[in-house]
Amino acid sequence: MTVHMRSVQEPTIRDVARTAGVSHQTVSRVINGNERVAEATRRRVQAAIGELGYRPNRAARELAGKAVRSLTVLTSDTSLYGNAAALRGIEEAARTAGFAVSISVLDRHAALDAEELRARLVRPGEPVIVIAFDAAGARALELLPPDVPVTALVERPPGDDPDPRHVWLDDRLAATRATRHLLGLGHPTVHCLALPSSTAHTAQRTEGWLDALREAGVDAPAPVEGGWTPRSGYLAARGLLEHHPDTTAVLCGNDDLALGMLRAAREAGRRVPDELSVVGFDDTPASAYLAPALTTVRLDFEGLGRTCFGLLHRLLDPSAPGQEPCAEPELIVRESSGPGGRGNG
Amino acid sequence: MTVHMRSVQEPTIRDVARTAGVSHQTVSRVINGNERVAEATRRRVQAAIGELGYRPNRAARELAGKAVRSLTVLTSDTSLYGNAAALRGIEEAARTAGFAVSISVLDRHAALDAEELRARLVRPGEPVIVIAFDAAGARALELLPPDVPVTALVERPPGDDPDPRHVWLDDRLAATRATRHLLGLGHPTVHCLALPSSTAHTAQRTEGWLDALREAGVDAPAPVEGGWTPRSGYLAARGLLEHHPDTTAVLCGNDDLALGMLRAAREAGRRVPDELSVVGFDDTPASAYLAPALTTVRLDFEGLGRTCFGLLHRLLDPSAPGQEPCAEPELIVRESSGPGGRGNG
DNA sequence: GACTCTTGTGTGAACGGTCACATTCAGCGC
DNA sequence: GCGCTGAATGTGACCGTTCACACAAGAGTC
Repeated sequence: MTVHMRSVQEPTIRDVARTAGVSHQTVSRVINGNERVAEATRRRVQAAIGELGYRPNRAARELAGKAVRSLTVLTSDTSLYGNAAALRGIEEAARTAGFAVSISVLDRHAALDAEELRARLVRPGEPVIVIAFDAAGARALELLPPDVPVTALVERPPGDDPDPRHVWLDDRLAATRATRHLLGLGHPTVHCLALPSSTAHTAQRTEGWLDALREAGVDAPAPVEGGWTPRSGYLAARGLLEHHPDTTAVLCGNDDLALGMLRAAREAGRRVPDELSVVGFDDTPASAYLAPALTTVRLDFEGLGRTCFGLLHRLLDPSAPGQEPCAEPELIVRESSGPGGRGNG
Repeated sequence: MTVHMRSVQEPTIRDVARTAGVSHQTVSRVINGNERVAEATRRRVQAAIGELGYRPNRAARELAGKAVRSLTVLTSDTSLYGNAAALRGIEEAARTAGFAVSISVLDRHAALDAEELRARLVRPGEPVIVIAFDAAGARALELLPPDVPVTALVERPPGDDPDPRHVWLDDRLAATRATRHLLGLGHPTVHCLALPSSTAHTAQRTEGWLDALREAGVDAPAPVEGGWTPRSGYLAARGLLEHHPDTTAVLCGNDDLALGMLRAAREAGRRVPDELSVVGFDDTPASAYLAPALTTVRLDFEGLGRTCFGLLHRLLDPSAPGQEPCAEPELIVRESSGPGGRGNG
């Protein structure tokens, strides 16, 4: 019975070279793809690599100055659907391209400063993807030193001077469509249970809602601000129903807020969709099974994550392949929205 | 001709040494803590570090053989609540201890082989934490070479020969308690909508359910196997209700399955909890807001993640501090469970 | 045949830390 | 004075890779 002593000592490039009867540099050339190496030599080297089970040492490679294939994802809470789905998309695309993915979670409640970001969250020289759907992510993006290669998933496109390193979904248009859907069902107006904005500006989904109301010539009620969780949606929704008992339709910033809204409606004795229509955002895997099943906007977070990785990849290496575009937002009409308004009063 | 310019040339240990007027080795001693360095020297060095903004180079440190503070988490889908919460716990504890966290996502559908694991998912020498609640994780754990430092969050404790590198929540007891709760409400028996097991054995939650039925002297109906998502729960639940129209109580493997169960019940015209009691597992943030609010078992995945990191930390460095234990599973009774059984017929 | 050019391959010096060991210097007993 | 001790610091090799460059052999040109 032979024991694998190699577990202690991984084979090095020189071990491979010795086995193949070439110099270490020739092995390096084979590993790093197609420099000018004779076909026969290449095959011999590859055989030696296979035989020894050689894997290049990351640290040595990095130290020697080779652009190293790794990246760090900065995100707040990974248990939020959008963040988790985007992370999945990034991870998948990155691993396919041979990148290792590190993750640093931003505390949504603690104030982040540049020192902490530099010292603890981002490694020297490491490229970064920021999931900046919320304020914590947007702030991290702001604080990142200009020399760090970074791309980001953002909530809103920067207005006048679009940053080519940012990607986003057309939340605004999606919200407009969802609002039009509700207005089209006959609701005199649509209320809004909004996500916190990632910036000082109004959230994109809220903007899109306003667009639709303006377009229809309807006065916009004040949006009610929620958080990110069902709980925050529930609390905000109670306030909304109390102060505006005449509400017949609500556009919610995400499906979790919508869930809280549904519960608040039930407790207030408002039947959905007969007396109150509720529309969410994201199309989480749960949405179709809620009571009632949620009308919502399906967003391709996973595709956005892939796209964002592709952008970073091309930033680091302009010859990297392009990315397929991600899917358009799509309104999924289910049970939680229905006819309303004057005819129903 | 082209000059390879580092975007920003980071200061090295020798730059610091020059600034402080000492040797590079003395700087190294200061960085690595408690060797014998004169107080005055130490202060001078630290001032130089601060002044230059020096950060040790990870790659160089690793290459030189220093145990490096990083780990890789292997997990399947991060958008599942348990996985995401555990990941959060691991990340938090790890970052507090100065570890960088990488993540590799296992494809639940593709068969994993040892070669892929070695080549693409785990870096040489890198310690690993496996979130092995499902079969993909359990398989990865099995395939990991014995020399890799690894700890794991597992679904079931290994029976006779407990592996000290594994941590788990007492799912079995939790399931027993949840089942007792239902039996105590007067249900003649309790059905089970089970998660897929992570191993060839029966899932722990299913075992715990069986324990309670056995203890009560009740015949156990065949458990119905679901997947992990609301959709799979819904499909399985339809089958269950069709074949066992007399069902009055169902213990579901997680809250997402329970959500699917609730919908299937509604579609079948079975009122919850009046005609059918449903209990879930996990206490996701959504559970309290479902219609009806879900009776479920709260599990401390985040704490388990922290504990598991602590275990790995002590595996690498026996002097690392111990970890606080994680919270006990706790039954949260809400609206989806209620009196049932003979009296209700 | 001496000269380029091209192609394939080898050589040795980085990279930025840590390690093992060498050195210096003060305090001590005799 | 002498050696001995131990604390504080310095010296140089080494980790595994890539890079820049040198070199060897064959092909094409004059």
